[in-house]
Amino acid sequence: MSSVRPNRRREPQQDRSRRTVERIVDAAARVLERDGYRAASTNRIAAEAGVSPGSLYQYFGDRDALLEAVTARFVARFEEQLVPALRRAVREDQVAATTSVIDAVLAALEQQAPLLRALVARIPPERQAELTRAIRERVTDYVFGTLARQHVELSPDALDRLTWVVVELAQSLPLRYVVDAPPIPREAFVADVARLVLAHVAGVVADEGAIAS
Amino acid sequence: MSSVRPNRRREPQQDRSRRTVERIVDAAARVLERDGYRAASTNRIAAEAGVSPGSLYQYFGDRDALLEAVTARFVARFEEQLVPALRRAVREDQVAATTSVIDAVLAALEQQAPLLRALVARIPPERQAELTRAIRERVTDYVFGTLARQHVELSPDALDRLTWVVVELAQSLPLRYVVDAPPIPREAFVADVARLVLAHVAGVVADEGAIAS
DNA sequence: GAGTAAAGTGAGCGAATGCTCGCCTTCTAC
DNA sequence: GTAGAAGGCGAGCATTCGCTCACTTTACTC
Repeated sequence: MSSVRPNRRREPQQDRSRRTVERIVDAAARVLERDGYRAASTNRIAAEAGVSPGSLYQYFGDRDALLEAVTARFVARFEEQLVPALRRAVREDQVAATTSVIDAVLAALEQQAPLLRALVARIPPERQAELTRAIRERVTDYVFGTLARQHVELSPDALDRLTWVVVELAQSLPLRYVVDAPPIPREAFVADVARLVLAHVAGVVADEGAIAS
Repeated sequence: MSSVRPNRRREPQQDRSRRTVERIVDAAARVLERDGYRAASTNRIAAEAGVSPGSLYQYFGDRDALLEAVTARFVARFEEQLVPALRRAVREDQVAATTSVIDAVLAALEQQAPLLRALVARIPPERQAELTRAIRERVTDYVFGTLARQHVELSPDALDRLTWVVVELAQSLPLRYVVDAPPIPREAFVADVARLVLAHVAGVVADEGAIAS
C-alpha cells in the first residue's frame, strides 16, 4: 500500500553537504526537544539549521523521513555506547554481568536523556513505536542469546517468555527511570533491577524443572 | 503560561446534546484507532460522528480538548473496572491479593485494548504522557497505601523506592503486554509478574532490615 | 401556539504547512 | 580557466486544517 519512500532523496557526496545534513538533523532534534512535535515544522527546522527549505528536501523525502532520521541517530548512538559494554559483560559471572548490562543500558539512555524525553513524552506520531522497538531489538538479541547459552535445558517457548520479561525489565524500567527521574538513588535502582532479573530467571528455570521432572 | 482552556465550551443540558457529545467522543476514538493521530482532524471526526464541525466546537474548546476527552474517558473506564477488584483484593492474603491486582490491571487494560494501542502507539502529542500518568496515579495510591500498611517498619524513602518499582511492574508490564501481545500465556504472565512483585518487596524489606540492625 | 433558549448547521475564512522549482553559487576535474 | 555537476536558495503554490458565525431547527415553558 505505502509506496517506497526513500529516506534520503540524494546521497551527499561532498563534505559540505554531509555537514548540511548533520546540521539539519541536529536542528530537528533541538526543535523537538525545545518546542515539541507540533512546532517542529520543516520550515522551522530549516530556519533553525540556517538552511533553506529546499536544501532540506534535497536530503529528506518528506517531514517524516527527517524525524525518522532523528530517532535513527538516537538508536545508533545508543547502540554505539551499549555494544562495548555488552562485550565486556560476557567475561563476567552471571550476577556481575546482569548488573553491568543494566548499568550500561541506563548509562546509554542517560547519555541522550533530553532527546529521549522529547521522543517519548512529546510524542512523535505513528513512528514512536519504532524507537522503542529498535532499542528493544538490540537488547532482545543479546538477552536471548545469553539466556539460550546459559540455560540449554529450557524449551523454546520458555526462552521466549523469559526473554520478553527480562527485556522489559532491563529496558523498560531503565527507560522509565530516565524519563521520570524518580527519587531513587541510581545504584539502588540498578541493584533492584538486577535482582529482579536474576529472580525471574531463577523462577522460570525452577518452574520448567518442576514440569520436566 | 498556558491560559485557562475550558475543556467544555458549553455544558450539555438536554439528553439530545449529551448523546451528541458521546457520539463525538466515540467518533474521535474510532478515527484515532483506525487512521491515527495525524488523520484525526476535527472535520473528519465531525463527519465520522455525523455532526457538523460547528456542533463539535460547541462542546470542545479546541482539538486538544477533544482528544483529551478521549483519554479521560479511557482512564475513567479503566478506573471503573479496576476499583472494585482492588476492593475485593484487600480481603485476600498477600500472595493472592498481588495476583488478583495484576490480573485486574491486565483485564482493565484488555477491555480497551484497541484504543490503548492507538493511544500508546499512534502517538497523540504532548498529551500522551498524561494517559500513563493518570493510570499510574490510580495504581500508585493503592500500592503505596497497601505497602505502607503491611510494612510499617519501612522508612518513607524506602517506601517511595519500593512503590515506584512495584507500580512499574504492576502497570508498565501489563500495559506492554497488552500493546505488544507477546507469545506468553496470560496466566503464566500474571504469575510471573506477581512473583516479581513479591520478590522485590521481600528484597527491599530484607535490605532495610539489614541496615536497621 | 407564541416566545425563548438550546442545539445544530455548513460554507468558508485566515493561517499555517509541506513541498517545489527556477535560479544562483560552490566545488571538482581536466 | 572553464565546463559541468553538486549543493544551496527562497518566494510562493497548493492544500489542509482549525475554527467561526450567521442562520435554521428542535425542545421547553407558559
